[in-house]
Amino acid sequence: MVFQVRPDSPVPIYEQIAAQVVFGVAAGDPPPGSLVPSVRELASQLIVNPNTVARAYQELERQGILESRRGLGMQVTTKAPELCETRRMEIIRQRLLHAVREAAASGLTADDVRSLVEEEWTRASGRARRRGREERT
Amino acid sequence: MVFQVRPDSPVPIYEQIAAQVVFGVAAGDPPPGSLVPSVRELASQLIVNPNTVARAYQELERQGILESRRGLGMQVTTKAPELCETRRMEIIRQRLLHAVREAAASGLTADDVRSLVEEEWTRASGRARRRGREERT
Amino acid sequence: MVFQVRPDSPVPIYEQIAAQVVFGVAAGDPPPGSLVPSVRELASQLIVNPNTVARAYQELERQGILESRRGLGMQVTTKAPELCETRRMEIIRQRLLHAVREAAASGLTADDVRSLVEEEWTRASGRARRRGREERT
Amino acid sequence: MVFQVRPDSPVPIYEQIAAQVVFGVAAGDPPPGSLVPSVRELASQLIVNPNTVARAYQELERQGILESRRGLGMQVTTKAPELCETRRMEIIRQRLLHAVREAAASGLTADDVRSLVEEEWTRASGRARRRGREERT
DNA sequence: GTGGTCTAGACCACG
DNA sequence: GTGGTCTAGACCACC
Repeated sequence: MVFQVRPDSPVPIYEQIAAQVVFGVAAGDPPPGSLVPSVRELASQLIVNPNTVARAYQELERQGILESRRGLGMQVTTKAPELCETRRMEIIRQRLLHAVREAAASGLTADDVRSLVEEEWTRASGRARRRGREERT
Repeated sequence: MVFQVRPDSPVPIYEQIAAQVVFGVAAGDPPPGSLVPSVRELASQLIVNPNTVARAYQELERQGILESRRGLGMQVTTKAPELCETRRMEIIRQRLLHAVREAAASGLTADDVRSLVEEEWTRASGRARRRGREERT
Repeated sequence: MVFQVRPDSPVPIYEQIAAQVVFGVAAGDPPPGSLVPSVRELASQLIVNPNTVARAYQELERQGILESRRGLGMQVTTKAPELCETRRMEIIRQRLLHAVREAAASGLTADDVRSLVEEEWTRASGRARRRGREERT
Repeated sequence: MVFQVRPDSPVPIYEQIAAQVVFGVAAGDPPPGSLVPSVRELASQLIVNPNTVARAYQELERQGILESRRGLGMQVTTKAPELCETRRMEIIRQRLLHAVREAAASGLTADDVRSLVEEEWTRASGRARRRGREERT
């Protein structure tokens, strides 16, 4: 599981972190019953305040995706995969909806938008794939 | 020129307003030399504080898209259309990039994303077209 | 008497106009008893709202430099030259004081300031002289 | 770093504050990487509204002189000193230009202006020097 | 604690 | 009527 936050995004960092946990769980990593990285570990990895990570986890706990195991850490629940698959689609759909809606309002044509999406997808997925490879190394 | 803000969006309202002015000018409405709606008028129309609109206009003035005419209002500059076409692409590209990047990170496939985009585009552009028609009525 | 306003100056336009009348009267043009340009004439010459000129004149009337002659216009008073010489020094001193004070606070040296003053003086007085010549033509 | 604003100046307070930060950075205090006084702190020190200080800082951020560090404060950028030396000269030159131009238009002679400048410089720099000494105490 | 955004409402300069 | 500046004070995201 690799995390990455964009401080310049309008999306709050704790939401970015929460979304990435959701994406990971939806993809089967980490699996139910396993522990997510500790607040301090993830915070130091992302160079982010521990409170920010804690808030992301707290949010996920509220959604039934994580549960706190005293003295152990935060554990992925058994129903998490199902919840996360749903959440993932909701999140992505929501983000794309906002972006596409704005593109539509901007006067661009459907083709403009399609080609922009293809272009950015190539960039973004290329990067994601490379990251994935490095990670497995 | 029809404006619409989403107070629940993570994007600041003043940026939403500024973006919509950019989109409008890029589409030729309002044309160079004309006045944008007054701060107070637009504020009351959007049910938003005048300062919020003023901040959007101030941002656009800084970018050379508007200029303040003492006692008259804010005027679209002659070079605004050119600037706005560029800005429009930057804004949309940026938004799509964020959304698509997140979609890529989420583990969705290219086809998932494409079909989501098509679906949301149909919804969004349909709405935009209807709004346009109503406006012309 | 030639007027010139700088809309980009932080000094309000009506004060700029009033100051220029003061400078003119202090230099003997227009002389006591003569009429200053009408509000409308000066306003159209400066491409400025008549109210703005009216306010400048009203300010000067309050200071005893102009007096309103019904149906004629605004007349330079007999004591105006004396008042204007004093006002002129006050105005210039005040402006220079502000500028020099800021220069002192900025950490520039006395020589930096002197050379800046000489440079700007050459530019400004050169332009003023040229304007004077053109005017006499 | 000592700040001082003149509420009666025609120059907006937020510009006065921004200019003083520029002067300070140009003089090496505060150095790159350090934090400027917090918005609230400076506001209470200057007996000014926090928004006014925030606007000054925002202006400087736009110019690349400061950058916001989430939850920490506003940090002087590495390229700030260079930018500030340039900005300092621009600001002072601009102010002196306005004042000198007006002096030239007023009919004063070069010597009048020079002696006024010397006089005001002595006053202003004397005061600045005294303030500096007190500050170091 | 930090800055960022927004609201509400004042006064000023200008048309 | 217009925008520009300033004040006062709210809530949010983050440290």
